[in-house]
Amino acid sequence: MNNKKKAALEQKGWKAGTTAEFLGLSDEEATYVELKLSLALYLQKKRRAKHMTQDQLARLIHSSQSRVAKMEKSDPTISIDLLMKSLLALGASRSELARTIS
Amino acid sequence: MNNKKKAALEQKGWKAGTTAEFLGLSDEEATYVELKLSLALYLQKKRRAKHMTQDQLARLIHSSQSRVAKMEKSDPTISIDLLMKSLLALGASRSELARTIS
DNA sequence: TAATATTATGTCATATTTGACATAATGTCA
DNA sequence: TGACATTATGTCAAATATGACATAATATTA
Repeated sequence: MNNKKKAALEQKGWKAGTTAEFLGLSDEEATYVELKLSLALYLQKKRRAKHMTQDQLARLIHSSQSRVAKMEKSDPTISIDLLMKSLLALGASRSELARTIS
Repeated sequence: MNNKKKAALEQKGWKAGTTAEFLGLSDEEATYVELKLSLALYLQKKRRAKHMTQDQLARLIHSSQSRVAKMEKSDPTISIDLLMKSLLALGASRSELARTIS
């Protein structure tokens, strides 16, 4: 958000800020959440690039469609481990994971 | 392992190969294990660079010395999530994590 | 060497993550 | 529009990860 818009919102009584501020997250916590989100979005991108449904991916990784949906939504009950294992199952390389994280 | 040494071992009845072959891991599983190990080693490196004991790091991340030891040994009961959260607590950036993974 | 500090390993109760299921919501296409 | 495919959300029992503790092993230093 640019400063102009921020100032405008604050004029109206809103306290504009980052998502981290809003949720009361520390810097590390925010980084962790953002990092997980990047992996989640990349998983979806990679799945779609392969023209697979969530159900197909689920079978590939011996999981379920609902869990794949939660992965792509970066649900709090999803671990980075599961995201990475899923990406590896889709053929992602270490450098690919590294790029996604950076 | 080079081919010469491999041949020499096989001559003696050993079946030489990669760690993955030895443990019967698939490529993805092997990549996952190696990736985790990289994070584990980097955690130790970063802790030592800060002249901290495992106990001190444990307090920083609200864990225990034994768990830190297991992290650095890449124990199977350790998640990538815990390793990453710990590295972030030590001040690692996203690009630092990316470098470690690649 | 002995005393002390640090790290490693095994175990436990508790907390979190898991796959699975039901079903709601949304998208697609005739 | 309606039928069908796909994705989203809530919940559960089972599996796995967690911090904590005891204590063994190893390193460091007097």
